[in-house]
Amino acid sequence: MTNLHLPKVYDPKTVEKKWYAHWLKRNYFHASVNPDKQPFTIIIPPPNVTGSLTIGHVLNNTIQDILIRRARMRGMEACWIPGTDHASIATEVKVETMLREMGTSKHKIGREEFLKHAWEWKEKYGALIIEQLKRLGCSCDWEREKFTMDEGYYRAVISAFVRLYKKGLIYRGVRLVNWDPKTQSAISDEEVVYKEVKGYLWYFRYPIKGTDGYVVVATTRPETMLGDTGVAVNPKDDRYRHLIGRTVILPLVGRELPIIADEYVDPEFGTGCLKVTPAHDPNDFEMGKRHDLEMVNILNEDASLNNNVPEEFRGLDRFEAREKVAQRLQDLGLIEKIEEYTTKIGYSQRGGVPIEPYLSEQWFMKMNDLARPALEVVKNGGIKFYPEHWVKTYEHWMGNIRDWCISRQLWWGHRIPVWTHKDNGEIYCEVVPPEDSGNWTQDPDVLDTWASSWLWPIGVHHWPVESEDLRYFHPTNDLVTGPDIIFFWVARMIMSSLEFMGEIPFQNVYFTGMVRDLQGRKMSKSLGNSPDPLSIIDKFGADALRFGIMLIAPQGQDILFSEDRIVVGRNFMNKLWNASRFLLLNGDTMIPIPLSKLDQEKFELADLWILSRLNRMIMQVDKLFEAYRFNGISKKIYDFTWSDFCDWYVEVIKSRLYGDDDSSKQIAFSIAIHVVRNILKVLHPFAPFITEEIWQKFKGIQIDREGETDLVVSNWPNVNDVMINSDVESEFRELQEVITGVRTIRSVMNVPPGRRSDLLIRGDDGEFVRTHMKIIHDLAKVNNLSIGSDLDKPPHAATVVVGDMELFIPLEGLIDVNKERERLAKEIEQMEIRRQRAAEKLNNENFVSRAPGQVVEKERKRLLDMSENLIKLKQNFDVLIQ
RNA sequence: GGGUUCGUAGCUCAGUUGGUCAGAGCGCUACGCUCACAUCGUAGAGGUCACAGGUUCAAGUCCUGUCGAACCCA
Repeated sequence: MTNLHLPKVYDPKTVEKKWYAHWLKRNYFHASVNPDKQPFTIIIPPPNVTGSLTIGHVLNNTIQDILIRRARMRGMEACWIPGTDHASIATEVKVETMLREMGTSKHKIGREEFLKHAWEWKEKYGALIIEQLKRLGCSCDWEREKFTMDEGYYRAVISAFVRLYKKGLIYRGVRLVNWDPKTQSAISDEEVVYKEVKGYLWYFRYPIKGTDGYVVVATTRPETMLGDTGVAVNPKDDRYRHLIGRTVILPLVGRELPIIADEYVDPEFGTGCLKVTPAHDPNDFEMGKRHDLEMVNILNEDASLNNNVPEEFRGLDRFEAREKVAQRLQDLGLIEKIEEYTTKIGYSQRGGVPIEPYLSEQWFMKMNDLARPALEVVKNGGIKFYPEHWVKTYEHWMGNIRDWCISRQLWWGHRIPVWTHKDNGEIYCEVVPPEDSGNWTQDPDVLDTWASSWLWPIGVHHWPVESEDLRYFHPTNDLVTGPDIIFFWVARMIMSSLEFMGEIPFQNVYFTGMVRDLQGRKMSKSLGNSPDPLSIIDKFGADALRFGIMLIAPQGQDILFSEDRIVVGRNFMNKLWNASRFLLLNGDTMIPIPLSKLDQEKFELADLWILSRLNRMIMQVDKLFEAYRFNGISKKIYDFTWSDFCDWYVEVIKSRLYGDDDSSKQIAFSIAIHVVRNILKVLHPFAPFITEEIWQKFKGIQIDREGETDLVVSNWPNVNDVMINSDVESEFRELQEVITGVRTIRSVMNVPPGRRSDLLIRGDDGEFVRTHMKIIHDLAKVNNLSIGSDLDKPPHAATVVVGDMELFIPLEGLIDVNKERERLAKEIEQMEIRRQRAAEKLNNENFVSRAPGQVVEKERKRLLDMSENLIKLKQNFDVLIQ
């Protein structure tokens, strides 16, 4: 039966391809409405069509796949809906760049032609990341793949707009918005990223009308002075109180500016005297409204200066204008001083240039009414966040929410469904365009990307079309995403599902950490510290990457990623592979028997122990799943497999497998297979490929009907409570300590590995030792083993104390008395400290009287054990001195 | 300025309701190709749990403050 034998080293390449194709062929990932089953749904955070797979995606999608695969194994109708996002502004920037390289531009080719290019782009790059997700092993329902500009989805977005417009929650207005001069579009507050920039604080003198005096104002942006329409001071500021109501003459422009009093002004900042530019600063805008100041817009859409400034500045870029204004004021002797100054500047997330607060007419969504229930549902636990602390961030944002600017001066996206009548200016807002479309002009703008993706949980089912799918799969169960889009996306989805469905969109939100490099820097293309997941998959395998990243991703914190750290994952896969390989080598001569059909009377301690450990592990894994502690789960599986199973159980049963007791052999082998199969099950969501491969190999030595199914659709293991046995575990622990004790002595004393040593055990529990003599003999490399309650310690022997037992290892001619003395002394010292601490506790009247009886009892037992242990150690130490 | 998170072995992190909680992996040291695995095995060294107070019979664990790091919002 050589076909059962596995190669010595696991080779992921062919295996991964094979099983993914098989799963797809069997249609395992497809879900459909099934009233007999409980649905379990996840919607993928749709990657941008501009993107390719990043480590962040690996983390995020691995977690989703883990959740969905486990749900599938637990018998739920598991549906993971994939898709991509049109990413309006990001894609438009990319396509524009492409056009520029082609020697043209979007304005040259026009809207229609531009959109053709954009769609081509989408077709080309949108498919890429989907393929990459498949390489990672994601078990999405590919039949349900969606795109945010698919016809049905587009309609959902437009329908939402129309409904909110009719409800009065969407309005048009002239406001100061964040203007991105690069893309020449408005963006939302959330799309502005603040960076610290070194600059200057300029102090300008503004002459006071009718006097020789002047006031000094400080600014970081000299060019904005051309749009000043006032000067403000704090009404409580004694230095300036007499100036309130006076007028200054704006240099270079000649405009007369009133000096106003406003609480907003911080007397401590600069001179305490503030120039007010209502059309180019949000705070000044508010102040301007309060005091009815003129709004002078000095910028064109590309942030060059417009005709509202003196001629010499017109057409200048904002930064050129800054230089020139400063220079001219310098010439006029109107600069008091210039200080170096570090300030935070808002940049456009996509355009990458400093944004301008800019007056323009845009569409806004009123957020207060939408936010209220969305805040409530998280506060009262209707939706749970993991880690929980994100609730606070969410609450803070929701509590201070401002209206959302949803219009973008872009072409790629969902065009705003509002038409204006050419003759009478009538407004028409419907999903269907007006019949006499020739008489109407449609708003040229498109919607913010997030004003489409906020509908994702219902849009994928083409809401508002009523469908069984929508009813069955919404609300979804878990959402897995990064905390960086908690406002952009998570919060808004909650609002939209509540608004349109009257339901929450998901029950649990798991926020991953951010992936960083070993120095803690963000992954970025410009830094070149962003590894390509596909090359890692090529090198180590998808399972190794998935499992490895889950292992190193701490709960609720950022992930310091490096390729080296994935090696652990690969090594683990190899370990599992080889343990399985070892068992399959024995499959030549044996057929495993299901646990229930084995004669449990004949189970040995090790058998009971590994079954106890196995069930305990599964129980803990289930518990950790409830808390979304993925690194804890992977660690549990890792430790159990490597330490308990491979290091101990497999080693222990080797002698039985090679021995002549057929019954014992059969039991050990069957249990080992049972354990591995359960490891494969709990590991499958983390490492789907290798587990399926090994599972399939075991079909050759099939033990029950369940073995006939593919692992991906097998059932998640149930915990068998009865098998969890603490007594068995502590007994086995004692055995481990005996073995480790002997090994330590041999190692410390440099006993050559080939040479067996004798072992004498003094203690009352001869039965225990005799029962496990064979194991001790094999694992501790012991030759002759003697047991007795009144054994004499041999003259040249090292000592270990385990429980009630004293172990003597005669090392005639080998023992280094000094070394052993040193070792024992240290042992004694440490034990003494611990004993001391326990004794002190128990001497404390308060401890004995106030601590729970159980705790006190436990401490007493500890003290007793340690004291006895200590006596033995000391005796042996004394003997050694002679 | 407001908020959140974090500071445990050289590195990365566990340590969930206070009571063997001082741990794991990597790295390091020594020995070893023992018939699954050198992507391995066996053993070992390493920490006043950032600092200072407090609560408690008992504190990495709870509270306060200090210092340091990161992120979010203004």
